[in-house]
Amino acid sequence: MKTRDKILLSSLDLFNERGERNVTTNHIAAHLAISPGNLYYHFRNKSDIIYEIFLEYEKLVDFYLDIPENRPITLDDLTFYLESVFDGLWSYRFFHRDLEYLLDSDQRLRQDYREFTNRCLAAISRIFEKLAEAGIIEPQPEELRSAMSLNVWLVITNWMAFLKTAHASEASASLTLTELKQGIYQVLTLEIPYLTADYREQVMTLREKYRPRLPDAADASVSGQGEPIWNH
Amino acid sequence: MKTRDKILLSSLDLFNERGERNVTTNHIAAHLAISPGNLYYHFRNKSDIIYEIFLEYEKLVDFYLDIPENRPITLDDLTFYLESVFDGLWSYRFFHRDLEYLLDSDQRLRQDYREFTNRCLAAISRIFEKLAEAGIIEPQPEELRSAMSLNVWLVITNWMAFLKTAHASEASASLTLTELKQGIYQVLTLEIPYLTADYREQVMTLREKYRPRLPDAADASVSGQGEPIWNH
DNA sequence: CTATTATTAGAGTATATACTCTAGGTAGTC
DNA sequence: GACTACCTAGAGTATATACTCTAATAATAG
Repeated sequence: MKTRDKILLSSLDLFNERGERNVTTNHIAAHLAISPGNLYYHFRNKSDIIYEIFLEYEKLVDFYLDIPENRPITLDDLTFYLESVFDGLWSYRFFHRDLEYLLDSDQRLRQDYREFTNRCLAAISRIFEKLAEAGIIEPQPEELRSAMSLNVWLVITNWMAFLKTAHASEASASLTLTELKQGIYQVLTLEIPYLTADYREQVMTLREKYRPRLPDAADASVSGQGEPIWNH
Repeated sequence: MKTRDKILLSSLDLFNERGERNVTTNHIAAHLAISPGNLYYHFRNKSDIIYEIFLEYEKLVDFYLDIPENRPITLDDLTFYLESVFDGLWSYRFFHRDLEYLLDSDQRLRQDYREFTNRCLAAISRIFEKLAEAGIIEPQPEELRSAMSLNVWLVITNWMAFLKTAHASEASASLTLTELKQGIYQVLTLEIPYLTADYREQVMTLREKYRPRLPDAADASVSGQGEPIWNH
């Protein structure tokens, strides 16, 4: 693999594991056993590395959220969208963690992210529209659909942060993809009241699959609070 | 005012304005025109300053979210809760921005914040319960109420971050308390489907008050995307 | 007034961080 | 073999950051 690509991969790994703030360019070089000079031959600065990683992330999510317009949407589609989005979120989880700082440090990124957000919101809104067309949820006026889409976006993009803060220890190793996907449970919670009678049972069954399990004993014992209120 | 209190106040101001990451202890001292030695006489380290600020924040929100148990809840109560919580969020807005890093740097804070979150979630859930008792929303099973409360929490605590990322420039001055309170619109959106016929109109009117205004021209023109999708 | 305690200034330090610079190697091409 | 474009090492640097240390000054108590 090209050095340049190795830098991007290692950076992503380190950022995800330790947080962008705790990973320096020297760390990245050391981790790859290359010299700092080498790293800076391939990237002008740290921001450039982050920006390129964002472009990958953006590409991935745009790919996932490409809504087929030639056929009705199905529940399987919905499951796929949710699973995929959370997969993406997991793979690039460092990004939302330090988002504000990153956007403040790079105007390109701010601009691109803003447009990215708008595309995602449009996609979510379109999914709601097609779910209504398919008779899975009741149709809603444009205004409500927009506000709902925004709430879905807020829940999705911040579920990870919530999980991390709800954990008793900082060990990010303790956070799993499975836990992350409990966010799907939360998203489907938003849709419950709008489900049609025809599909209510099916969606509720789907949702049940992502229901949070009780935390393991180690976690609960550290907290001193017993099981967390939300995990019920 | 005591130097110690001045340090806490200035720190909060600077953190809110520039982000904790961009504010050093030397900055704080310089801003107060005191020596670094003086600052470190009053606080062992930066974490201690942040921790004390958190305790204030916690106290404020706990005060706001004290649910009176001797009388039914009213729509005015709900308005007060929402307004207050967003006021608190505004006054300590630096906190949620760098939350993950802060919790990783201070175990006390992690533990306290975890318990704080659980108290807030319990309060939100209790508010839902009392809203149902008062006939404002339909009663919901415990399980759904928990999941809804968590969604409300996610929307509330991350509305600010969303606004900041949705803005075209990093100037935090451009973010106002009024905009922040559009978060109330989003929270009320979550409750719409559960409103009783008796109160639906009233709550919808309340919600309308917080509806986002169109962004000013300067903002829209920078984006190059026209008005944002969510702002409709 | 004196002794003690609380507060402050300000110079200083160890460490980290993002990034640079020079010199040298390597791979492909004619 | 020589030219060229690409790649790499590694020492080095300017700046920042959290924090320390000493000595001096104010406040307070007896």
